[in-house]
Amino acid sequence: MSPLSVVSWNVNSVRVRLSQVAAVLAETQPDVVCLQETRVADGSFPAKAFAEMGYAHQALYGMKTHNGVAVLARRPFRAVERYAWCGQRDCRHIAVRLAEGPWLHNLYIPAGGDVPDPESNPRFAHKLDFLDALTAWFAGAGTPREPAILVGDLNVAPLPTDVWSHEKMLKVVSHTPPEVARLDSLADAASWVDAVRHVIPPREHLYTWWSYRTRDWKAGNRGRRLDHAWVTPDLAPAIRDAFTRPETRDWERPSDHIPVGLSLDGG
DNA sequence: ATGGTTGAGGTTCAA
Repeated sequence: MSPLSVVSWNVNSVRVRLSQVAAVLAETQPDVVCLQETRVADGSFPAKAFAEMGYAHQALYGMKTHNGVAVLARRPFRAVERYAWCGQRDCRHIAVRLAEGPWLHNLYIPAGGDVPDPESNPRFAHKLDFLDALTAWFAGAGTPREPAILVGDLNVAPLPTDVWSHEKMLKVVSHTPPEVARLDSLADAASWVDAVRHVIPPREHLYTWWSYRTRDWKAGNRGRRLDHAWVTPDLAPAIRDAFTRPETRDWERPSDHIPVGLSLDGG
């Protein structure tokens, strides 16, 4: 496999954030970029702008208004697959197989609404169902597809150091025990390795999202690590670097998420 | 204390 670098970012509208994505790509120069919450139908995706930045190979799975994922690459794909879990074509999961490279899954897991109760909140129920469906697939048909990378906005902060206060967040959607248990099961289903925590030790607090509903996001630093980059065990020895780009949260009209990057050695 | 902000699209909803 040749060396590979990936940047993943929930941009919360690719059209609003286009110049910011361009700036991140110019700085980080990844081979592949995975976007979530593009919020645009494929016909309106700014394909030409990304092609001019060097990302001529594009796998889109978008819809009007909500959700939407995209994979943009400097080199061709051998295969592209779009998934519709829980019977919904809601544009949350696309996978590509890179030429001379691994499978790459780009995911936008449902946020789950505000109330962490599947009985009263259908959005939370859907989030749990989505995680269960994905886990079942990776435990079955998905397993032999190694090597593989999984990135995206998983909307779960699994570790105590992935949130600003473990105690205060236990009843807040994104850090509740049933969600964390399901994310752990998803990871176990293909023995996924948390590549970011492989590089940045779990004892260190690390966040990739800060709410818009705070005047000064840095003042309280009430962040959560919702965005992830995982690899199958065969790729773990190749992990060279993982990083985030918190400075983007300070830009004018920012996304509420920041980019997550991963680079792998060739071998 | 049940607020607060953002984006898309349409006069509200999801995040």
